[in-house]
Amino acid sequence: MTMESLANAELAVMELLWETEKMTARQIREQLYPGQLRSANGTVQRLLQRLEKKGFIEKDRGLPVHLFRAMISREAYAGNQLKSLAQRLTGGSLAPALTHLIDEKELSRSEIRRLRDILDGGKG
Amino acid sequence: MTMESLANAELAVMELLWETEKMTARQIREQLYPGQLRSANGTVQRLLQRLEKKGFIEKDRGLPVHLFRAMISREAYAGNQLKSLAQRLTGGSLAPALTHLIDEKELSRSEIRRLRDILDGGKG
DNA sequence: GACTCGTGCGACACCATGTCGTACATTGGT
DNA sequence: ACCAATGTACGACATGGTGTCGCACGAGTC
Repeated sequence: MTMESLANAELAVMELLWETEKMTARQIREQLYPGQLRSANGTVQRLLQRLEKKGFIEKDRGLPVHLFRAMISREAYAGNQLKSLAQRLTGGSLAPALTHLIDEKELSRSEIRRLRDILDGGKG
Repeated sequence: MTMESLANAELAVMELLWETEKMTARQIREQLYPGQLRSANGTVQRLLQRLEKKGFIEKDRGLPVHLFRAMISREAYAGNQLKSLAQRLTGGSLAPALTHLIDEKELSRSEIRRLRDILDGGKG
């Protein structure tokens, strides 16, 4: 039920895969560790391996050089984390936290409007 | 700007302080580790010490037996975590995650209504 | 066959966390 | 004044996640 979380370096990899759909380990390495070839190679492979074990990415082994793609969208991950947070802190509801943010004026007017539009649209 | 996070055992302590305002280390120990006296004592002191260093609680040293109280409300912490999450994952806005949750019907009708009421109220 | 590139993974250092033990201070009872 | 009990402060440790690196192996190319 509970999804794993993404560590910083892992998130960096996911960011790339959320942008590019399918990437080789090499492309990822070039983005995250430009310059270094030697060491960064193992690092990226390790990260990809852990991400696959956590279920966040999938590896296409069809070709000798593997292709990676995200198994979960950024929005789905963010939504899941949001729910986890609410679960952990405020009985499963986002209401208390949201109320606080509004009372303390920590949400911009545009953000409030945006959220309201979403809620008005979602469901009748 | 960025607030520290609460580990599990630390959160358990905060839960108590969010319920009771002022507590001694002993009261906290009795709640979290009923039975054990010996070892749990040091554990609780350590947790309290770390929470104080992180700025989550305050210690009243007026009396020989110290009194602890939360420096931040549950709602404020939850709100902060919410914002951190949005910052980290979706450019600072909660909209993408919220949209996803609604599209996937992961929010109950009552929760949606509740959130909408909050947003309609908090308005300028 | 030697070189290059990629994969797979063992190994490591680092840090947060949860736990325990203990030294020391303070208090209350007699 | 002394002792037992209680509390504080903190060193120490095991554990687990994370980020990193190196190396062995396999497949392809010249």
